[in-house]
Amino acid sequence: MTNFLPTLRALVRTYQAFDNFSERHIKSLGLTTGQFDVIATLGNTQGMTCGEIGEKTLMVKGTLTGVLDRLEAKGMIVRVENPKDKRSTLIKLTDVGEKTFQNTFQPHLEYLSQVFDKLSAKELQEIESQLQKLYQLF
Amino acid sequence: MTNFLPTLRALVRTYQAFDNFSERHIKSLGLTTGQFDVIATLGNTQGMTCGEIGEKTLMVKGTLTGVLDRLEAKGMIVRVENPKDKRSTLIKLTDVGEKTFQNTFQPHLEYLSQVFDKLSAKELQEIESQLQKLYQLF
DNA sequence: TATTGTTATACTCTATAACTATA
DNA sequence: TATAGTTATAGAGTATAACAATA
Repeated sequence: MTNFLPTLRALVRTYQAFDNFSERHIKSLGLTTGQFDVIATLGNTQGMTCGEIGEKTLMVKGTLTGVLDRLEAKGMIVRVENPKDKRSTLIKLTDVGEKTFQNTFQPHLEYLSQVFDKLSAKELQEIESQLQKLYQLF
Repeated sequence: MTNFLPTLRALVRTYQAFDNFSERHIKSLGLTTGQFDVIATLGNTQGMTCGEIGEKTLMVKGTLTGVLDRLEAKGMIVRVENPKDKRSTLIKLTDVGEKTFQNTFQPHLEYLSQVFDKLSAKELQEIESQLQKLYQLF
């Protein structure tokens, strides 16, 4: 058993530092992580079914229903009947939701870029390729 | 703004893959992540105050009280008065808790090593150093 | 006055399973 | 029979603030 603990700790604490940094900003925008993920997923699309959103955001359907309820209560999404399959529902951003997307997604990327822009394209590429190597093991 | 999204996605999905893999095992051992973290933190120590545990596990004190309550209910920890400071409490593993530590910590490392052992020491070192680079930015 | 840990409150996510309405 | 989404339930972490005991 090689000593993988330092690598493991580096992964965990790097992710946590990122998550912390990212979440603080998202909350300041008035959204939870789950809500932001849904808004970001729906942005620039014509709408999606719950199943599709669940796949992208890795939320199970029970959780997603709750997140969608809260977004609907805020007037950011609507549920409309899916003409192709009456069992399913299409989720779309409302104008308010669209505005929220514009006001959060791009600013959030810019917020994150404060950090990532300290690295060169080459460095980013190296980090990515090392992470890929690790990812592929799981 | 350089395109850091691929690097970001690699970080997030690698961590999620790890977390998923790790948590599945911890749950199969009958613990939540928070409970396991506390047990792992207390293992091989003479006990710690809540404050110290909170620092190591990154839990806020309100959360920690709940986690400790559940571990106490399982008979895995005890709260004893701290002779050095009567405001604070020392948390210690009971025999049951010690046994749980033995039965989970090492096995969990071995479970994780299934994955990490596919990499050479040099590869692990490279991944770690790239993660460090990223970590330092936050 | 400041700190330690508990309590209380309210929210969100998770997991699971049962349920409905369609397919 | 199978699938899409909702509902119900129970559990756990999060954040915040108020509080008692002690420093």
